[in-house]
Order: sequence, then structure tokens, then C-alpha cells
Amino acid sequence: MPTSADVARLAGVSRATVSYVLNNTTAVRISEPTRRRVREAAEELGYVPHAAARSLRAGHSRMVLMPTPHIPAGPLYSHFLNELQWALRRLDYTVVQHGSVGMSGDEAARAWAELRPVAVLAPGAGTLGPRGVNVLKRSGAKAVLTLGPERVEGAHALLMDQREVGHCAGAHLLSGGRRSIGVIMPAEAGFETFSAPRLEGVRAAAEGTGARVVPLGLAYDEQDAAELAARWPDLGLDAVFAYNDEYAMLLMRALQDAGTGIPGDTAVMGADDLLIGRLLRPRLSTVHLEMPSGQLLAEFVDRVVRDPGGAPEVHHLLGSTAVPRDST
Amino acid sequence: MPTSADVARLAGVSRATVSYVLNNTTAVRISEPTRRRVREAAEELGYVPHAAARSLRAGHSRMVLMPTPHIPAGPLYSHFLNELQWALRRLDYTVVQHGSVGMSGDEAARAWAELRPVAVLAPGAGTLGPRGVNVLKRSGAKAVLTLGPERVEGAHALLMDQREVGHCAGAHLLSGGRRSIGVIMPAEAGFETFSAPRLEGVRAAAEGTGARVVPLGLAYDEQDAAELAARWPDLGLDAVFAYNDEYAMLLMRALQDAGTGIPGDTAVMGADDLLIGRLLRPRLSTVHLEMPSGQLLAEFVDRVVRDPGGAPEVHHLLGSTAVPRDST
DNA sequence: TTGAAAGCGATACCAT
DNA sequence: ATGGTATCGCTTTCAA
Repeated sequence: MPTSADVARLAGVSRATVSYVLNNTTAVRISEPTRRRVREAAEELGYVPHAAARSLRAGHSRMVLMPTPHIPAGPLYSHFLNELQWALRRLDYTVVQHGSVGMSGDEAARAWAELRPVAVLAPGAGTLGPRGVNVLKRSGAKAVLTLGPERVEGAHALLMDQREVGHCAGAHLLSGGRRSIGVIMPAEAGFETFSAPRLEGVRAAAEGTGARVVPLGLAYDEQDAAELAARWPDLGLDAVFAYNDEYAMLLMRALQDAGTGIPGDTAVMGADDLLIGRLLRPRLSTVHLEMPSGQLLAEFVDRVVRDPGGAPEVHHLLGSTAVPRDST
Repeated sequence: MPTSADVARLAGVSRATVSYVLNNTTAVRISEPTRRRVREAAEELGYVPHAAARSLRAGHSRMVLMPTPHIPAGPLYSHFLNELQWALRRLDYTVVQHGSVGMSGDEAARAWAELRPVAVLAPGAGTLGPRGVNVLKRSGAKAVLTLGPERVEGAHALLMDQREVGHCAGAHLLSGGRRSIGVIMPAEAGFETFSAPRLEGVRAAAEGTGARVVPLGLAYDEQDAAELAARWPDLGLDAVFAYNDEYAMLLMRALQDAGTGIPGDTAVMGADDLLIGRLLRPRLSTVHLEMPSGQLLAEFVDRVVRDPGGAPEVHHLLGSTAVPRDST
């Protein structure tokens, strides 16, 4: 692997000159012929600078580290992430996702800190805690932000408040005259961070109306859904908020197969406004989530990196709107 | 940010000793009291080693770089990736995903090479070409592997042969007596790498049977599906392989709404064997994909890293099986 | 058992 | 306009 010294030797100049040329340093003037010789030498050797060496010398990097979320990202979130990465690269950051499955919060923060990222954009509050934030800041991270349902002490928060989603759904169901609302809680690990606040939101909407709110565990498979559907009549519910469109589809099918009328006997509401909801019969009512613009977020990150002094900011990013269709 | 020198000062020892203690170097014996002092000092200062400095000195890293695929990963692939990352970490690698949207192949390879990863696991053949492989190898990557439908000169190939998927679907449809097979080609960018070989597979299955194979563009939205369904009778098809279960769901709904009987008039087949397919009526026939074990793959990566000399290997990883249900 | 020092690759200051 | 060189944080011989 060729180094800048190799390039220098081949071009017959010093390593300093190589650095000046390849980085287009403006503070120093290099003659055109020299520039050409250096460029050609670099090209010929297939020289690629060593990021670690560079950032060691510079004392900082342009790496934005994004820990991979623990639950698989849906299409909505994937799209948002893509946009964000693209926008960050345009601002000349190197975006890197770090898989941290099976690490405790502090372990994870340490692992991230070892890479000395200039910014960390952590999903949810799953892994990162106040101690982790501290470790990261002390390791030189200029911006530590969380992106998810909760805020974390010391970090900027880009709140995607899941309670709003639940509130939206709850309010819609109540406005349709429903009085007993089931709320699906996915049994799969890692969903609590989202499902708990959604449940809370439904509860908040029901507050004072005298309506009943009942959490219901459900695994994402046919059999569990069938079992739930079998005891549905006993539950005495006239509505259900199914966590999201996929669980809604699962439950709706099971309920229909068990003879429960939708929306007659029970109203079903999803969330995320996926295309599949529109393909169901009856068409699935849902909560549409307005994801934040990746562009805007990237600019926020950049602002914090450039001026790290400020107090942690809290931004609310998620817009929720009920989309009534035929299942409610 | 504290350095090992700070720890040394606080513990009243040399930097060398700090390194020995924190890395549990066995070649050298440090007294227990000293170890304790060093550990306590490191703890107190919140010392986190600097990965860049370490790998600069060592001349190599333990970073496995995985460029993010250009199309959003489905649940199948996400799960597989998680497993792989987990297995790699158990082998003491640091797994990092690098988003490379909007970079040309060679640009991307350079960006990856700057990080001096010990291994690169590139999806598909989307970005990486033979030149890129070369750049990576010369930058010190011990293992360069591609994970997807095509192989790339110079790199090990973990082939997930999409033609098999198409072949499976085609063979199943033909065995049911179908003679005119439509094949859905997603209109969204980035899907060609998967849809083209799947189409090829259907063609191969039809080879010599006299059956007709017709590619059909389809965007993932209701309107486009409705338009396709409207001209369906004119197409004279008695079967369709819908690329995957999601497109199948979309198309099936549109066909049913337009009055086409399934499977009477047209057999519909998906792929991926997602749960949603089982929830449809009629239940969707599909192609089940057996994803490779992340554990096995991690071991392969590790083997190549330890013994980089060997010739590029080609492994076929995808097992496809037709799952007949009610839509065919 | 511990410390001094060389060196990994790149950069930026200070000379020339 | 260009070159010499100290420096970033860490590991690892070699000496003591």
C-alpha cells in the first residue's frame, strides 16, 4: 500500500509538497508542473490517503456515526435514513453505521468513542444513556444527538414522539364513538420503546372520556393472531389500535377469519400509512407519519458541529395525522 | 480527551506500562498493584483508546466494512445482516456500514479504502467493479467479497443467484399448465440487479416448453397497478410472477378489483415468503428463500482474512423452493 | 518489572 | 516555491 512518501519519491518532491498538492492547500503556492508530476505519481501508484493517519494528525475527523437501530427499519425510516446520509455527505461528512447488537449501553458508547466521530446520531434511547453521552463528548464528539421517542440528558434530542401517534389513533377511534380500545403491543423484543409511548398516547386520548384502554400482546405470526382473535368476543372491545399497518393486517385477517365484523363489530386502526393498508378490504384506517427532512436534519448536525457550545436542543420532528379509511 | 499518557501520569507509570495493562499483554509481567493503579487511573479519567492511532501503529485494523445496499433491505435481508454482524463481532471484528449513495463505483471504492478495512463485504454488484476490488486490495483489505447476484473479478463471491428464484417460480407455474407468464419488473431504481436475473430464470424455465414470457414494468403504487390490471385481458396472460410478495399483493388486489379471477383466470406468484402473503385471499403462492447463516459467513470472512492468499472462491448461498398455496 | 524511544502516515509550521 | 521536521496517540522492541 503506497504512502505519501512513495508518491513523493516517484514525483521527486518532498512529502510536504505531496500533501499540499493533493489537498489543494491554498496557503502555499506550488508550480503547475510540480502539481502535475505529483498528481501523476499518485495516480500511477494508486495512492489512497490513510484516513486514520489523517485524523490522528488533524485531531478530529469528519465521521458521523449512526448506531444501527435494534429493530429492523421499516420503509419509512429507511427512506429517511438514506436521505439523511445523502445530505450529510453533501456537507462533506463520512457517514458510518455501527452495528451494536448485543452490547450494553456503556460498552456501546465506548466502542463508538474509540472511532472518535465528530458527531453521533443515536436512534431511540435504546442504547445511549447519560453516561454514554458523557463518554462520547469527552472523546471529542462535537455533536451527540438522539433520534427517537425519548430524550437523553446532555444530548440534543430529535424527538419522534410516539405518544402523538397513539393519541391520534385514540382520538380518531373515540370520535367514531368507540368506547373500548385494545392496543396491540408487539411481543418481539425491542419494540417496547415504540409501543409503550403509543399506548400512553391512546390512554391520554381516552383520559376523562370514560373509555377503556386494554393493552394486548401479539407476536407477529398467524397462530398467535388466531388465538387472540378466538378470545376476541370475550374481551368486549369495539376498537383496536394495532401498533402499525403490518400488525393491523395480521390481526384484521385473523379477526375476519374468526367472524368478527370490521368495522361493524370492531374498528381496526394501523399506523405508518403503508401501501399495504390501502390494499386491504376494508381499506385500513391508519396514522400517517410525516418524517422529518433529511436535509434539514443534516443542517442541524452541521450547525451543532460548528458551534458545539449551545445547550441541548429539543426538536419535535414527527407529524401525525389520522387517515380515516374503511376499517373504522 | 485523556490519552494513555494522562493515564500513565496519574498512575505514576510509563505509557508502555499502561498499554501492557490495558491490553492484557501476556508477553510481559506487570505486578498486580501496578495493574490496579493503571486500571483505576483509566477508569477515573474515562480513558477510551484512540482506534485510529492504534490501527495506524499496528498497520492493520479489525474493521469489516459493509457498504449499504442501494435498495432498502427487506425483513429477510435485514435479519440476515443482523446475524452476520453479530457473528462478526463475536470474532472480534468491528462492523461498519458505509452509506455510499450517489457515488460512482471507483469513488466509492476509494472512500472505503481510506478507512483501511481488513475486509469489505459489498452488496450486489451495484457499486463495486474489478477496479474497485483492486484499489481495496492494494489498500490492505485482506478479504474483498461480494454478496449478491453477480460475481466480480478478483473478489470472492457469495452468490445469491436470483435466477434460481425466477426458475423456481417459472417451473411451478408451468407445472400447473400455465403457458403465458408475465414477469413483473419493478419500475423503481436499483431493482434491476435483482429483477433482471429473476426474469432470466423464468425464461430459462420456459425454454423449450413453448410457453411465452412477458416482462411487465410496474411501479409500487396503486394507480400504476390499476392501469396494468385494466389492460390485463389484452395481454393474454394466464400467470404472473410478481417479483416479490409485496408487488404480488399490489398486483393481485388490482387484478381482483378489475374482475380478473385468481387463480382461475391468472395465477399469481410472489417471492420471499413473507407473512403478508399468507394473509391474502387467495393465499399467495411464493418462492421461499433460504438465506445463508450469518455465522457461517462470518467464519468464511475470518478464514479469508487469516489466509488471504487463496484464489477467489465462489459460493452459492441462496436456496429457493416453491411454496404452492392458493393463488396458483 | 518497568521505562525510554522508535515509528506508523499525514500535515503544517518554519526555514531555506 | 519547496523541504525538513515535529507532532498526533499508541504499541513494541530493547535496555535497564
